[in-house]
Amino acid sequence: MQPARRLYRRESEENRRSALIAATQELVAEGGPEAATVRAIAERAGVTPGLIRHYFQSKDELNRAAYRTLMDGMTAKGADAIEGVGAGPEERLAAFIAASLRPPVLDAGAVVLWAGYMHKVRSDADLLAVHEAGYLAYRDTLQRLIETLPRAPTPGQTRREAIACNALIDGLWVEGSLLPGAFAPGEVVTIGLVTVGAILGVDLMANTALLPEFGRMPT
Amino acid sequence: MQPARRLYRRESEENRRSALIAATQELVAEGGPEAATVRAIAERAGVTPGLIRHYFQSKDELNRAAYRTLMDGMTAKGADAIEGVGAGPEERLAAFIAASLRPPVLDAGAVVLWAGYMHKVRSDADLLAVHEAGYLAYRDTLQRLIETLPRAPTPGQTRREAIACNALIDGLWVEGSLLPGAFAPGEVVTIGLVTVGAILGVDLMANTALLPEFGRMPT
DNA sequence: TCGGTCTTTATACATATGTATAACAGGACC
DNA sequence: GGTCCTGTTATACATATGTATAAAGACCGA
Repeated sequence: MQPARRLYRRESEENRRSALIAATQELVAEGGPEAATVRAIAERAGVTPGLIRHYFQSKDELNRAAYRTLMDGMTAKGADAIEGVGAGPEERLAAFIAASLRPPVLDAGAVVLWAGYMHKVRSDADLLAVHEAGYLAYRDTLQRLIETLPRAPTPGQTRREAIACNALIDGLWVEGSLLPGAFAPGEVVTIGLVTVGAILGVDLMANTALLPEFGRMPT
Repeated sequence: MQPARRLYRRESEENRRSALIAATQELVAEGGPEAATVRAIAERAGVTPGLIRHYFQSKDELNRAAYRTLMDGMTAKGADAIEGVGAGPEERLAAFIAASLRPPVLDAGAVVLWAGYMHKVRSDADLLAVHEAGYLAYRDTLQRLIETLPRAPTPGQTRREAIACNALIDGLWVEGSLLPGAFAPGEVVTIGLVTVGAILGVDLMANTALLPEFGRMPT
């Protein structure tokens, strides 16, 4: 009697690719790049290792896809945050910032995943382009939100402000995710809003009652 | 005739340990954690692989030592920056910030090295403690510098400001290192100083003529 | 100059890793 | 129900990796 050959279902290419990408991301988030071996990825995705090379030319290509998906997802979440929010410029900016500084964006796994790909960003021109595009997309969204504020900026000012606000959010994102115990609940969001307000000379805390961290408005 | 056994010199324990740690850091900075194999580390340090386990109980222990050394070095560089600088509070703060935002601190290798250890920070309680200590040491230095400014802060204000300034500097450090082409020369330092100034309500650009980015004072 | 110590090298080993190739079988189509 | 395509598994392979152990030789003191 032979050892039974494993049963399986055929799946669409899209399903398989996204399952493999998700498995890769989970493993990198949990244990760093070295934990994402072809065998571990396959097991997590519920397939056998050979299938990886059916959908991706190499493990490196799978990693590139995983990084692209990560960056796309982060920018998409940012765009979602300003959908359906009231039209006030300060309100929209505050919603965008707050969304970047609380779960699911503020998440240790996401930070570790992002960090795990950092060296590949340096050595792989393809990934560097992805990184740069993602960074600039986020910064541009920020800059456009800043431009809608009722102010009269000097030339180049909004660019520098967008860079600064982006850096601030990045830094809070990393430390808030990695050391959640070092901050009070909602403190990271508060600091983000207050500080961006100080940088831009506006008050972003005026409508904080709309944000979950600060309770809800009485109806 | 036997293949000649390799000649060697005996070295002090301190020399060997630091050489192995430096080799580990270089390799992680260049190619990520997976590039730092025992064989590669040994070759870079000019020894044979077996010696690693003479000085470190395991590869993990070497990695821990490498991370500790990294964090210690970063905080030491910050402390150096405010040594021998004039006594003006704004001046000292500006020097501290500027030092964090230009080489050798602003360096892609340093960022990749730091990022390469991030997942170990999460999974290893020992490294988490090192990370937290390094983060808080830097932030405390910042907070103390902020407290020397001629202002009357409300309770908790300097803490929040220190967190914000730290996050800003971190973010600028990462993006400035990873995408040097995205910023004009000296722009990262300028944005750091202007923005921290806006956060704290002081002018840190008053003495910028002392900083190398902006040329030297006429004698 | 000669032992003795212990740093350093050399070798071995079990396992893990990415990749290549062939066999199998699910499911669509006639 | 039979046929064929190809998604999927199974197996093999060369190499890389961390670790363990023994042998060797560099340097110190006499």
